[in-house]
Amino acid sequence: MPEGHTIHALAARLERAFSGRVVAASSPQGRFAADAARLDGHELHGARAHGKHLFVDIGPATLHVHLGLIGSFPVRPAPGGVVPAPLPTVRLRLETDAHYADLRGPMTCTLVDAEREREIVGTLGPDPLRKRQRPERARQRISKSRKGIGELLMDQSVVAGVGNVYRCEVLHRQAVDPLTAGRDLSPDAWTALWDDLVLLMPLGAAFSQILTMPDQVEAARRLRRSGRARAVTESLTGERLGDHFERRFLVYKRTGLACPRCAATVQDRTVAGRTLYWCPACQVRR
DNA sequence: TATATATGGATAA
DNA sequence: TATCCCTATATAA
Repeated sequence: MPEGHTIHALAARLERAFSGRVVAASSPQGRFAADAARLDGHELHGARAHGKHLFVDIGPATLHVHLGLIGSFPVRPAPGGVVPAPLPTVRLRLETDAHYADLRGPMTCTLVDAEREREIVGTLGPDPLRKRQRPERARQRISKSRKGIGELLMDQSVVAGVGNVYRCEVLHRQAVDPLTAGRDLSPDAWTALWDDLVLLMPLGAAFSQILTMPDQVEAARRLRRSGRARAVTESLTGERLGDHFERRFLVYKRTGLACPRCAATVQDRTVAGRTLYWCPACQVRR
């Protein structure tokens, strides 16, 4: 389930559970055993996300994780130090007497130095979930491209952290035709897309759920502003606690159903190797 | 039991 | 564009 919001929420959860603490590290699955041994028994200093990349400082090393399409890294409480035996697929388990976190199915899990981290971050476009970003840099890239905006939004060197759901949904929210060539997209349309991502993605991180339906976005914003939002956490068994919303989208996975704005039929088509969903009637060149 | 699919991305061709 | 990697889950057979 990982788009950028998932990774930013994960970094925050890792910090809350482990920052300033000595962690035990192991690799039940075995493929990360030698590196896990280097982390084992060291203090975790911090964690940060850049787009879909996660970096965790443990002792003298930095752990670099990319969850890919199917990875997960749940952080759970371990009251009294009681933790379940890891599934055999767990690449890396981090553990204290209060929490444990199991990394499964990552696309990338390696130790990196500061130089390599800078290299990786250097390949990424602006990230709507980070402060002091320069969306203008993305607009420059987009304005020179003949590729469609639906394809460009999936390019992490253009914008970092957007995945297939946010791409489909933000294009629908801003009524932009995904097939519009980057060079034909107006600066105003790009600004609207960026600003919407800056609104939506932090809500996704806060509620551990992609929220794009206008009523849900409004409700989530009110909850946050009121300060009464209950953070989403997982129990020992993985049960989801805290505020969450019914799973609903504007166009994502809604092929053949009515567009919620104009009632035309939602279409799909493969763009950038993934299934793009959009309304061919009300999403237009802007 | 087998197959398809998934909120990703690298690499081969 | 096709293939591969990584894992879990839903659906088909």
